[in-house]
Amino acid sequence: MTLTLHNTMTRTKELFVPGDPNRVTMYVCGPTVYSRPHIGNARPALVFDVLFRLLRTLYGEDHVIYARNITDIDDKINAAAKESGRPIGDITSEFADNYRADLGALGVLPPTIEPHATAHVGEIIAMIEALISSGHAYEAEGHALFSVSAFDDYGKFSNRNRDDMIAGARVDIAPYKKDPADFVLWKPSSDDLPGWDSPWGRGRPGWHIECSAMIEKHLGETIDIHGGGHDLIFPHHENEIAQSRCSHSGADLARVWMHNGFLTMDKDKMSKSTGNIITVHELSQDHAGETIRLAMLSAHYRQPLDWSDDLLSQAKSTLDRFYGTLDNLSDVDVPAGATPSDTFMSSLTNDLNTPKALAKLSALCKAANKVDDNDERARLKGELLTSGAVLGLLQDDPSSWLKGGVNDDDAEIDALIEARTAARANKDFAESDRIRDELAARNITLEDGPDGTKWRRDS
RNA sequence: GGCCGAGUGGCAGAGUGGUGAUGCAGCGGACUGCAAAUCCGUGUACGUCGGUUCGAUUCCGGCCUCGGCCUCCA
Repeated sequence: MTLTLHNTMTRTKELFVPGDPNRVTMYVCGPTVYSRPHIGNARPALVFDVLFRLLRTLYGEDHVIYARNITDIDDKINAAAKESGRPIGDITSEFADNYRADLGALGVLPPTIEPHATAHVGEIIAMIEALISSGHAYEAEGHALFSVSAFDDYGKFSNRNRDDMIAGARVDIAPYKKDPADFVLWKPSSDDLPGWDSPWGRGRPGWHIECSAMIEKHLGETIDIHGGGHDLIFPHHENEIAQSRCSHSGADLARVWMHNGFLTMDKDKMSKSTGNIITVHELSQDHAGETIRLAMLSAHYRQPLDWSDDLLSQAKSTLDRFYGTLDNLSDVDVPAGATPSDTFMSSLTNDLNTPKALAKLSALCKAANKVDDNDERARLKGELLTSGAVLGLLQDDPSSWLKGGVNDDDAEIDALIEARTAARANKDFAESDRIRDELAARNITLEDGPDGTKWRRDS
């Protein structure tokens, strides 16, 4: 099956052809670790987790290398350390741990490698030195700066020209820059800030160079897929391309560039400065990780998505339906060698069309609910579970999902249902309905079927 | 001002030059002691004004509205 991906470089969907199908490489810009990730931060992690799972399905689990970095050098981290009086390393390790835990709760697989900027300062310095000696960068007042005029294609990726950039500049232009568009590779650190010795004095890397250096070290000169949020196209990825191509005789940095769209919160911009955010951790208190995950995948990754309580409750009822079907299939076993359905895969391999793929899961459920033949039911169960796995969904125990996990009152609920069953057997419907109302008041919904009464917990 | 993206039925959200995805909600029916779940049926949707076309929601152009980016900020 072929995979088609939208490439930001060409602004079109293209057939994906990796450089080496035995070593498919993907790099995604990860977090700067100074605060808990909010739900907007989770979108790229989730989107590229689905792509990671899809690539592993298509090329084999051992043939995909996915790197997602941790940025642990940054002025916001420095500011957070200063404000709290805590050592920088404490802060970065705490929030890196939070990031892994919060996203792990959403079913995000750990990447193959998770390079840290502070562990690659040597490689960063070496890359800057190479850029200076080849004439693509220069030193000025303790800084090392990339010279955009030395790279003809600068601006091509984000489709902007020099004049526009200068006209729109929101920031004062530093006097030591030869060209206003030049950007920092290395900057000096005062004594109270983290710093490393370098040919240009004690300092720290600029923002963009770490990705270029870590990609080169772990994945190579030209990687298959580079991803991140839409806001990173300029300047971050434009600058990464400039640094990397000038270090590698013009070789492309990535074959495919992918960018996810942004989230809004109840129709307003999601922004830390206005406080209009919600963290993954907060959401996880009230919603299952899988509900949050499905909510995120209910829109195509390049489209804007409005995050709301309504979106979450829709995701919850969709999952209840899926798990309800699986629960009804509990009497049949998944056949050996089960694979995702073709129509599901053709949706997902079409530039990660998760909404369409989810519609295919609905179709599988409908088919499974209708059919009587057990071989066919088993086959559909296999397709449903293996398809769900590519999205990172439906791997929970259906009964456990519907009952909201294991709770203290489970035995009591079972006892009440038993009493109701006895009442029904005696045609004492007043009593049986009383018990059902009592349970309903506790958000327990009953379903009487030929094999007895099932129950589920609605939130 | 420049660049990019978006406007689809009550809601969410795909897609397509010509038989109105999918889910939720609603309505009718089957099933049920009654429900629930499930199944069946049910909707004159594509911002606006023009153009191309036998035919446009889909292509082209203008306009309106909204969002993002425009260098050390992630």
